[in-house]
Amino acid sequence: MTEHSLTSSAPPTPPASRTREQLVDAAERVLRAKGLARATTKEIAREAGYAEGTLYLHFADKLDLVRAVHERLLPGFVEMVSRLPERAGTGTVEGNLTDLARGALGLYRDMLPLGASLFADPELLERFRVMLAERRGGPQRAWEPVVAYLRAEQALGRVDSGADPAAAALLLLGACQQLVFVELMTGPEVLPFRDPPDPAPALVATLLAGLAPTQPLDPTGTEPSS
Amino acid sequence: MTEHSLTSSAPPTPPASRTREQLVDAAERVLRAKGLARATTKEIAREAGYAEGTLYLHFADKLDLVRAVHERLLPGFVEMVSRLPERAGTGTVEGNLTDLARGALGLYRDMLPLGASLFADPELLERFRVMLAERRGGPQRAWEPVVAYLRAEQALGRVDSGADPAAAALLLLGACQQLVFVELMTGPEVLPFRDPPDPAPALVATLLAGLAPTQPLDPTGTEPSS
Amino acid sequence: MTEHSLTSSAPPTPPASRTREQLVDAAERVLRAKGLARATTKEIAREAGYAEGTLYLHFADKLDLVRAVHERLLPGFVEMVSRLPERAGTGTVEGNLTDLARGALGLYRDMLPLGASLFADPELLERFRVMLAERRGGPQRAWEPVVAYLRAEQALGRVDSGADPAAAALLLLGACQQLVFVELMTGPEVLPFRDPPDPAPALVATLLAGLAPTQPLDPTGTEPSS
Amino acid sequence: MTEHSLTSSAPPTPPASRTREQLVDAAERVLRAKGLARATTKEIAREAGYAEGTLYLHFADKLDLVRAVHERLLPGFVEMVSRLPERAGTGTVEGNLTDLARGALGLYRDMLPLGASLFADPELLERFRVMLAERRGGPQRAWEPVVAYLRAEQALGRVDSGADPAAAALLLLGACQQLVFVELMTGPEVLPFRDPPDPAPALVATLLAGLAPTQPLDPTGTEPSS
DNA sequence: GATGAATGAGACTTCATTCAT
DNA sequence: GATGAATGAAGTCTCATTCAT
Repeated sequence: MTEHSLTSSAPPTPPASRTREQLVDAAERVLRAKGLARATTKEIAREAGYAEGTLYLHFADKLDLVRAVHERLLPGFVEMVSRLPERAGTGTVEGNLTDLARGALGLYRDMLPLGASLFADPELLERFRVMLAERRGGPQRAWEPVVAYLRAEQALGRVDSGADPAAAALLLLGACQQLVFVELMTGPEVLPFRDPPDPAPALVATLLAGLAPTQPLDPTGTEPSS
Repeated sequence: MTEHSLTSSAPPTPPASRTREQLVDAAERVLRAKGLARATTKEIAREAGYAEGTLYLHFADKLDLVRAVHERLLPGFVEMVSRLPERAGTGTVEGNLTDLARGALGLYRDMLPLGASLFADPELLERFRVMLAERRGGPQRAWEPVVAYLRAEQALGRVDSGADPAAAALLLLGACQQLVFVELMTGPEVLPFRDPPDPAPALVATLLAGLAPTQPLDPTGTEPSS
Repeated sequence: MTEHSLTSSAPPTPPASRTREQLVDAAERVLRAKGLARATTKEIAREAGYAEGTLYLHFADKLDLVRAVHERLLPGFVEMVSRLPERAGTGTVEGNLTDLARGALGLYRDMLPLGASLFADPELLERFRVMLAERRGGPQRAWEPVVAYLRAEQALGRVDSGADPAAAALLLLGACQQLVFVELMTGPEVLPFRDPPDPAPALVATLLAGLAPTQPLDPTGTEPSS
Repeated sequence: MTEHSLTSSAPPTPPASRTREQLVDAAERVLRAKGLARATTKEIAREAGYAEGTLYLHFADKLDLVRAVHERLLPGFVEMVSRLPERAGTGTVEGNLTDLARGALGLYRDMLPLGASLFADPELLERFRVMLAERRGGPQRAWEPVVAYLRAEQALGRVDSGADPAAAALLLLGACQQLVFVELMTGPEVLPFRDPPDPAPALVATLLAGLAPTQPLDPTGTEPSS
């Protein structure tokens, strides 16, 4: 009973202790700074202010610690978009989605390096998958508030009732993720989407308007339906 | 006559030898199988059928070999979409973009694990960046043929002249990449977009129609559902 | 009481631990037995009774360990001659210098193989130089007690007041070092100075008498032969 | 008959070829530049302008090549002092010995790094010894001309007839060698004997005059002979 | 719980040497 | 004689993990 619960919702599996949290904190800092391949237990322990052996009192092994870092990242990831549905009917759809896109860009810039690192180690990725399955978490949860928001706007008539909210969410968040992915790979100076420096409005405008011509000027090569 | 030409297009920087190619082949296989973190020079050399030391006759170090693997991936990556522009005016826009999306999904399934691994090692990522800068390559090149295609369709009137081709390319390819990213992270059984199992049509339809209510016409060569 | 003091004089720079000392001991043994070129970290660790990795807890790298071996040699080197000055005025000058020469011969036989090895690796030699500069040590320190002794004898009138003590020290110690150098290179059986087997008296006698003809007196505390 | 003989006296054992000489040249350059520990066959071959394999057509192994370098050094080493005896009776003894000392200093500066390196590898040293035994060469040969010179001067009455020429030679050459040894180890800036920058005159003067007092002013502790 | 010295397997890398051309 | 790609043993060094204190 000494280590009761630091947060309102007690995490079920690992007995969250102060030391444990400090180690996860330190691990996250080192992972961000050095990358998965160059993060050593020695440096993580030093960064946390503990001896190397202490790490193994709280985690089964290094991968368990790395997994814990990613586990802790999940809530923050989803939370960012979780307040979106309640904005349905307020402001403009375009404004709300632009805010979403901007938030997503920031989120991906922050998380993608850590998340992508998982692919370097299949065993780590597998452990991560197991954890996701148990937690019913995972990056796909970020789509859900967006879908909910779009459904609400459809009910309000501000989004076309024939639109596919899931596809739309994937288009918008996917664009943000890819932009960050490429930006991180090449450096921002190589990218298009630099004037304007904020790509969010163009993405949202394009998603809202669609590509289909609004003027039936030249429907060549296509057969009119009726 | 002695130094005629082993391949049609002379490889620019490294004097591509048979051994070198075999080592890169082997490295790619091992990287796919074991992941960057668990791929060892010993196993790569064995997989290639050479002694470990041979590896260092052809590559400065392990990272140089890994970089060479990624270098060789780039052309295939861009080539996939490079024949898209010439399809402008043929078939339907929807069909062409759906083919693109399907191809992109396959491509990302194939490349994302390798590409994402780069984030595990900042030094490797930096070397990769340098190589991209020299080659003027990089994943952003995949957007270009899509943009070119959309511009051509705009000229033909099959895509709205007010649309932003760059944003559209990013939305569609980004959606494909994110879908694969999540799929690889969580396993396909957790995903939405499983019925229908092919997410491409929904993405394309949504991109074409847009989210804004009351679309005036549908000149995209598709039949309105109602 | 825990950290009392393992030795009378606290070692300055590295926190001399028991393990560290054992490793330096073992390294010195292996260096003497195998030579710098054939001394491996594996064998040194085994000789010390530790795992190979342990070596790197105490030394930055192999050269650092080798440097530590040489560092530890320095005090013994200088100490040998350091008690010479207090013998000024006692015994005979010739006897004192002969004792010095005999001691130097033994010292060089012991140290020259290790010391000369430094020249095989410029990087090691450079590190050794840095250490010498910090310690204000080095082989030239061996001259100082000899010079001090000769000065004292000059003051006592037992050595010519016009003589150059520094030159004399260099002549005598240099002769001893070169004799050992050649002896180690060729094996003792090739050398002159084998009858008598002790070269010290001849060197000292020659140094005292000088080469110039018609020595006026012989106040060296030795009895003229005739 | 093509490769007749580049020097008047054909070296008996190894069939001196142009390539062989070039390899030995290159090896010497690399040994001087990198040291024994860091001289590789690859670099030596490249320096000589040959392929690595060529080296093994001319030498049994790397040590054989290194030994050949040292073998070729020997004549030059002895030659330096070999013309000394014929100077007996010319100039002054002091001048002749000063010239000798200056020459020896230069010689040791040039050769000591290479010669001392031999101690790093006992096997190499042993091969060198075998070679010396066959050639009746070795550094001790440098004493011989000096001894011969001093004997000649003794006959001429310019050197005391009671002096020991062998001891004198060792004193003078040993001083020069040790000075260089220390200079190379510590860097010249740490040394005494820097003003005057030429230590030869002081060494020679001291050797000629001896340390024994010429004025029987204060023969304390010594018994006057007569 | 915390420590940190010790471990030892195994990683990357070097390099003297060989041999088919 | 010359080549240089290939070898593979051996080297140095790293680092996740353990355990006696």
